[in-house]
Amino acid sequence: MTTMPARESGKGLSRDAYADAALDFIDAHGVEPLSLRALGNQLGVHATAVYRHFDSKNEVLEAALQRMLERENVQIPETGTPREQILALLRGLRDAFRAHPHMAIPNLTLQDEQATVEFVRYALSLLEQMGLQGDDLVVAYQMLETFSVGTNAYDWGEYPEGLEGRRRGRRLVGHPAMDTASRSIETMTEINDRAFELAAEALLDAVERLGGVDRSAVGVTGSRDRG
Amino acid sequence: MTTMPARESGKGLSRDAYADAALDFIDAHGVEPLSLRALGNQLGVHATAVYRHFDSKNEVLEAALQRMLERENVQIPETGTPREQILALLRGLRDAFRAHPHMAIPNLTLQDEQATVEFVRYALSLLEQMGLQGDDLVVAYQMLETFSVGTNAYDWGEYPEGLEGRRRGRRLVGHPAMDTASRSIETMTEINDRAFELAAEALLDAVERLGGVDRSAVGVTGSRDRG
DNA sequence: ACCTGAACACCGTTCAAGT
DNA sequence: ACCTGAACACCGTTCAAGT
Repeated sequence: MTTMPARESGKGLSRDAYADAALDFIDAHGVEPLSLRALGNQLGVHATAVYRHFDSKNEVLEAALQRMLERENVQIPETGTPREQILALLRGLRDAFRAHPHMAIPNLTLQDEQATVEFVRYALSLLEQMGLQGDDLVVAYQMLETFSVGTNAYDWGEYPEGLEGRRRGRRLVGHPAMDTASRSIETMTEINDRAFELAAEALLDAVERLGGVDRSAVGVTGSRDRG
Repeated sequence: MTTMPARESGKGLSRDAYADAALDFIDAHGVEPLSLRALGNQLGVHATAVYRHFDSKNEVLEAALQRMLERENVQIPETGTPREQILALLRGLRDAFRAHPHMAIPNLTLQDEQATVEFVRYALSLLEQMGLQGDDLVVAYQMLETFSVGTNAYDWGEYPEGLEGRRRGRRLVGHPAMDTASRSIETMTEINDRAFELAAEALLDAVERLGGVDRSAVGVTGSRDRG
């Protein structure tokens, strides 16, 4: 089950062994069924052994999310225009959750503060290259973060039961366009993907406008940190 | 505690009495601390009495969400342009969750299928008035629904602990604009509100473009259901 | 019709004890 | 250093019994 080579005895486990096992379990059965007893059982270890490595169940979940981002190679690409780089990141995150829909849990933060800080700094530098500064810079960042987290939580959360429930609801509306779009989970996902693309471009348009106004109006075309 | 007049004995309770009590409890203490034992205790009734009115705890939560929307008078206004009506609805929903942040639970659907169907139909008719049809209509609807649910879940979810956690994270970034924006929960909320407004307008711009293209290209300027 | 009381099968977490 | 085993204080839910 785990990607990391498990010790044959199941003893002497590392932090990552628990995180990987949690990720595998959640992929297979969902977040809710994951109990520390079930996790211990999967690793051939007592339920409370996990406390030697983590302070709480939530920490295990945070570590599992981190493992997912690592496994799916989610990162900001280093080539392309700032806009292209941001769009690629948003798509990368979306595809990571597409592969691990049960991990789309809102309000699950990462433990690694340093990595998070570096990520945010790089994202801010891209937005600065698009001409944003001051409160506008933070507003633009917040808008994109909320969009990414929100759309992943709603599109993938409790997948596929959540989406199937919405599908059945759509069929009750009795509108021809809704009927066509809600034929299957696959057509629902297609609509979600198109909505994601449309929204991402629209938000990036708004970011560009917000950055562009300042630059043409005040004549600041990148006098600050461009490199 | 409850808005509805509670019977003095605490017995012979209605469905709404449970829903109201759940909403009050969640407003006061959050979703997680709400147990059926705590709910029964608040109503002066045994923990399992709730099962005479609801099939599961989740149904109680759905009913509490419904009571919230009723109490906060969330509805689509009937005056203004379609765009204005949609924007007013998005703001109304946001303000309802602002008043009941602990209720911002993703993937919590409503029980009342008929009301939901009517709501979606009316929303669709507004989008049709903006020139949308076919898959584009559904994509536009989906984009706005995802935005609304996602932004409420992320902005208000586990408020204020969630936002406070993000605030501390922002302060670690060490960027002057972030420092200014993350001075307090209030400044964080201000940024969130501005991000919401910017995103809502950007998405509605995209919807307008998506509807407008068809109309000018095919020459359909509202030959269908405009009234 | 509505509520009680006991019980079932679980939880996360703590802590002394083992090796 | 890492895991076990028992225990604590909870859960949601079922079901027979009360009135």
